[in-house]
Amino acid sequence: MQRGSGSRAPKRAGILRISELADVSIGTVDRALHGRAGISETTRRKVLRIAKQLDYTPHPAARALARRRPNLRIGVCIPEEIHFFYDQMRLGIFDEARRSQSFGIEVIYRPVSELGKGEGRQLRRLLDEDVNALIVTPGNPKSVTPLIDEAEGHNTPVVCITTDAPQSRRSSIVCVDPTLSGRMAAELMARFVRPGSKVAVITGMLETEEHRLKADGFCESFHSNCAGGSVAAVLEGHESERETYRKTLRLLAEHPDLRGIYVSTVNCLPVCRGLHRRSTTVPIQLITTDLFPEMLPYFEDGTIGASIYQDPYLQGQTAIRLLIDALSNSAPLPSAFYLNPGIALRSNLHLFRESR
Amino acid sequence: MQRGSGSRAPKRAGILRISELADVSIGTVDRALHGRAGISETTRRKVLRIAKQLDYTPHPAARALARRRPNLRIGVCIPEEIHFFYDQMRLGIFDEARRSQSFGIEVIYRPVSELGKGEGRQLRRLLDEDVNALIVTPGNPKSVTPLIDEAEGHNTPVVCITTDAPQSRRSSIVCVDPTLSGRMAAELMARFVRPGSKVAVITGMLETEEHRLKADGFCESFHSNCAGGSVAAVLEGHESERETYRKTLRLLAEHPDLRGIYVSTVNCLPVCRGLHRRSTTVPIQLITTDLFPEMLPYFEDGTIGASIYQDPYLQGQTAIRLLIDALSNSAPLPSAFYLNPGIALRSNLHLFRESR
DNA sequence: CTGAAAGCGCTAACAA
DNA sequence: TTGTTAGCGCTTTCAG
Repeated sequence: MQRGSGSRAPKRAGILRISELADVSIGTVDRALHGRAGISETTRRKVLRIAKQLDYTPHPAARALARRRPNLRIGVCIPEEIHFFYDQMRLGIFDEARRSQSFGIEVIYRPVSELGKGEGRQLRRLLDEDVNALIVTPGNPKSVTPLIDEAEGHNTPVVCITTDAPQSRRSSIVCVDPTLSGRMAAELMARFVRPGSKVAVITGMLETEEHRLKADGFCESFHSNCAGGSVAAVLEGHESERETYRKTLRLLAEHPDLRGIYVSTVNCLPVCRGLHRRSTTVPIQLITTDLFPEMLPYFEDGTIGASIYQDPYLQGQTAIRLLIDALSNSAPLPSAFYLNPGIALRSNLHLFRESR
Repeated sequence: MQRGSGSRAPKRAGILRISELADVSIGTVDRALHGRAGISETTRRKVLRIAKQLDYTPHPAARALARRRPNLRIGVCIPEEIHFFYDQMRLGIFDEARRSQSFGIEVIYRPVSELGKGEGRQLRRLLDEDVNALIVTPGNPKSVTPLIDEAEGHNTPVVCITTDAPQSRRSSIVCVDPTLSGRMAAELMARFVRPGSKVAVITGMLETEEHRLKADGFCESFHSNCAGGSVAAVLEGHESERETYRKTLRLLAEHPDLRGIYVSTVNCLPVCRGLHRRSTTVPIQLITTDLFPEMLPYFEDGTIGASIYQDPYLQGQTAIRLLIDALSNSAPLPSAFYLNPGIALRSNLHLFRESR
């Protein structure tokens, strides 16, 4: 690939070369290389040994051309709701897969309507359709764990995306570390408010591990970053707009000296509305999570100071890339890939996919 | 690629199909498709018309297999210094090229030792080596413009990376918008300091367009984001550590009420040292640019609050991807690709490549 | 100016 | 258990 001053790329050995050295036919080499039936253990071992000596790598273009069916079938099971998030993830997956289409990458898309809803059935279908790899957003980790383990048992790597099934044998996870999201929000918040400030967290439900980790990360980091600062409350909005709105108003009433709010879920609109109702005195710094079109006006008017962006597009793209690199270039699958979350501000808003 | 419930991908037309419909041989189709010599204008037009009707796309895997020489030779001319920045860029370029190696992508690397130094000679060599595309970091836009134009004249797309040659006919530019960098720094700064605060900018030389744009973006945005705020000074450090250190000390002495500094170049270490010498009273918020290992301790101790990260790795990766998509998938080359800069904070530092 | 044919490295069907 | 062979879609030579 790289060429210094006129040097040629070293020609790689192919199956022909192997067959010559092993003194067998290319058909036999193929059988050995792919663990197909109809070959003696002795010759198989000989062939594999020689292939290793030659550091043989199959030529993907040739494979793609010779095979009729796709080289690699990647099953994808992700939710459709919440649209603004999973639409981007799907796009990232499909965009990246399309680039490799001619190399025989196929994605089989079996979504669930929302997180965890009927994922068992969809995963079952994917397994029965004999995919070579799986990308999945576990909703109910306990119930999908056996399916994931079954796949891994058949040597079908599973990469979890955004959410995890930590008890399972999944090969990899692509996500934003929730604790980190919380910490980043806290670090920014600590710079946004004065020392000794009182702030609050609004989350979904602390029962959900992700939500708990974000809140914990925030609290711990806020205390150590903001001298004399305190977290006055950690409220659960249960993803309900009404409940969140009501609780926001109560929070503001009970803590007139509140200086900042971190919303760790996607449910920030009721909080924005609550803040607007307030007759302005000292500004309250608001840090949110993710990005969707309805948030834009609140960036424009300064209500939202920053948002921790989990980049679903990049998550999808990354998951596919890891799998392709692993399965066709035999790179190792990292057991976890933690993305660096983006920070959306008013000034860079226009560069996020969501605002186009 | 996507497969709904069992539907098959529609088999694309190949040159054989075209040759049948045009009633010529596949050799002739090939000549027409690639503008090769030895074909009458009449048949060429006929073939092209049919190819268009069939919405013909060449099969990249087949091309890669049939051609002996690489499908695509991408010439790369970027600096070696500043290492921490351009090493990452080179890595991004080579990593991405390696993934596409089997597509027949080859990169020919002809670096310059530092920005602008001997780039004319290196570009000349690349052009003479008959590359199909060029990635270049112009140092002296005026002097490279004729070379870029020459390349574009031969239908060899040129993508500028990080720096631009705006007067040239280059097809595309991949960079971080300098004005945006300045604005983001200003927006953060305005949240970090209190209303009415006095801040300063330390840059390289305002003669350089990039530096001027960053400073302008910062000043304009700071004024509109920080009520009553003012930019007390815009200092030129001329990339000299000593000069910058000296000027920092003077700045601090002359403006005891200074509350923030934005360093818009890579030369932040002398500023950090200057801040350290100061007997601490009110903290000064420091926002820097880019990231390299020597900065890490200053993040740890809170001297640097945030850094606007231009992601050289991603820039390199993006440039290669754009070219591959354009030349082998015949996607359009965007005339500009503005990356969203990252924001490095203490909490997310460990996720940047530079700190590994 | 055009057609025929030999590969590129690999898979898969068929023969032995 | 193994070898042989016909492609995959395209490029490239060599004859006409």
